[in-house]
Amino acid sequence: MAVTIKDIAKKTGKSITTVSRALHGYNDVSPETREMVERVAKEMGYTPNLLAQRLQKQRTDTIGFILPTFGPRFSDPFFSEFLAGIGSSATKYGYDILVSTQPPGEKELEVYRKKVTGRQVDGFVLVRTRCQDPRINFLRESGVPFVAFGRTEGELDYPFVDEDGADGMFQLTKHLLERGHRRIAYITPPMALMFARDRWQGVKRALDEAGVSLPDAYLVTGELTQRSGREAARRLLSLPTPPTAIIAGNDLMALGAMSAIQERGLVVGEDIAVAGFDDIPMSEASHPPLTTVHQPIYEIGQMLTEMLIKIIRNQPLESQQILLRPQLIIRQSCGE
Amino acid sequence: MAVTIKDIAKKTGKSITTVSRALHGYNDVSPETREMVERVAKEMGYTPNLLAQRLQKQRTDTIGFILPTFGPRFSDPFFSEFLAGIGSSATKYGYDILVSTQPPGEKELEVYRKKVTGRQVDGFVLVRTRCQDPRINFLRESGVPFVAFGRTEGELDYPFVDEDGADGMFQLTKHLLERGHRRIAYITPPMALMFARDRWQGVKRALDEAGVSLPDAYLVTGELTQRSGREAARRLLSLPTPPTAIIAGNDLMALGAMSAIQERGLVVGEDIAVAGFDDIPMSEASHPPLTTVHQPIYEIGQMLTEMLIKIIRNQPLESQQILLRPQLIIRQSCGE
DNA sequence: TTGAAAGCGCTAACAA
DNA sequence: TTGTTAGCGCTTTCAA
Repeated sequence: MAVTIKDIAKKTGKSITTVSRALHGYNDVSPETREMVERVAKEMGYTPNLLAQRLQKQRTDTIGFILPTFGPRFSDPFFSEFLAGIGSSATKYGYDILVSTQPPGEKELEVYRKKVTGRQVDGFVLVRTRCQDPRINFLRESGVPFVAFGRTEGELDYPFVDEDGADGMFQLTKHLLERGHRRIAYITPPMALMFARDRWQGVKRALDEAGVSLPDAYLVTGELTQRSGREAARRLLSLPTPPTAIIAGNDLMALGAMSAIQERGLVVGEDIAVAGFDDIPMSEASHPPLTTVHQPIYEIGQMLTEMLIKIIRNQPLESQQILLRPQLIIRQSCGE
Repeated sequence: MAVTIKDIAKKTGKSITTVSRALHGYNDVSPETREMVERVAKEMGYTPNLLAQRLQKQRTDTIGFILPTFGPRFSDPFFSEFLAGIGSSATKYGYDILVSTQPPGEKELEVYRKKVTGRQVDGFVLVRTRCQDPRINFLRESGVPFVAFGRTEGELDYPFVDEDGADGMFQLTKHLLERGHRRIAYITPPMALMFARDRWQGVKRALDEAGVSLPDAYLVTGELTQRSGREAARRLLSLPTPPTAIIAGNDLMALGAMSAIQERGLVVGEDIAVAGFDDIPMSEASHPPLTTVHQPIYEIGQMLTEMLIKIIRNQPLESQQILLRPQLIIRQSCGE
């Protein structure tokens, strides 16, 4: 079936060793031999058996990426874009991506462990870091190369890329305050997620500095989906004193909040302001377009992958921790 | 570093073979030996080297999935859900997923070829089939197991799952006709995609049967994104005689169309009807909620993966071609 | 410049 | 019930 180096050796009358060397451009092969080997290899349609190569070389040229799926309707535009970013850099450097799906929980670490000890991957890209993230502790202790999108609580002695969510939310909240809002509500992602806590800090700081308080009822939790954003907003709108502005911890929830507002016959941007975080493509096309904080997902995927590959290859890293400055995107959902 | 079967052999004083057999539950190992081997393996934290196992067994237990990325801002909720579906079944049967990103074009087949001859995958899941799809011809000829989400033109002698887009669009269009619409426009995905042609057939047939014509200007092409849907709708709305209803070939474009309508100050569902196809979660949360055709992406991912695994394992397939009956989801975007 | 041989970690046919 | 041996396809050391 598949052509092996042995077949080429037989055909050319050379040894397996010589063929291998010729194919890899070693310079201790005569030009004629090399030319012949290369020609025959091409003729026979030879492609190296990567499994064998990797077993021998003791590396896999593969990056692991484990999708934290939260259920069947796992429809988050974030991930396809992020994956596209990883893919672009991985391809560039000749790496493959091994994807698994595994919800956070008991069996999660086991999946990571198996991929490593089973020699399936050289390292991991982590996403959705939690404040206390067992994955990071585990990988750090095992000495497996990894990079994370997002930070954790405690010591930050590992490579990551993150956007400064606190700063982003600070800017955003300030923007709302400047527009005169005082009754500002916040729909937060689950606080176990580090970026949730981070963004909340930003909201909080801006409010504190302005001397504006946020009543308990104005802080609600959503599950990052549009549906949960809508439900959260419904609760907020049903309050005796509803907010005049709603900030959501991500765009998907903000869009959900917008629909909750609209189903009440209110006008987003006039009767009530809405803002999000992420700047997913949808946010530009929503009605009204959503004021949000930009996050370059694709580029972050690329950066992380390049960092990881450098770590795997023991190449020096210019900076092993990158904190991106967020950019506020003002559209119409908080008024003209 | 990593514990091998050899280490266990040394420790237990048994041969490598015996260890291997004990670990795999062969019944020609004495209970005491087995017990001891298992205990030691556990103590030492043994995990089999999958690379070696696979090289030996001549299969990879890995499914290939190549994302047809169309650019950096590749943010399609379809793919994360589909991937979650593949992942769920793959995990269930002990398979891994190898993901690459590769835009359609020249180098595409080469990527598929390399994964196969490089012994990296046992088979592929294809998505976004084109009318003339070189991938299918290639895989069919090479005898590589594969399954496709979607069909192609010409002979359908390969395993696929698809939803009957023609029927779905027929139902949807009829729904609009029944509501009295006669000026119906259609935003189609690029016609090179098979599902685009399929859906268009459905629209066409419903219109023909009703004796309603669709002027050339009412048929515009979008790129499946929200942005392109918005642009397409803008063009439609600028026509001397704009349509009273706009059908989009997918939900993302329909949502884009809604925002184009709203930016003109028109009310979707009253002034103009909009409908889509896919029933992505967002469609339920849009304002107004979008009338569309449901497509069970997650389940389709699961079905395809299970089919593929059966093919790989030479197990019989109940049905190797599955055409799902679409379900019309009536919401408010076409009126109350 | 070339080839023989060992070995990556594992499985399995065969022999004992 | 156990061990010896060969081999999956490849790279690389060593010797010629």
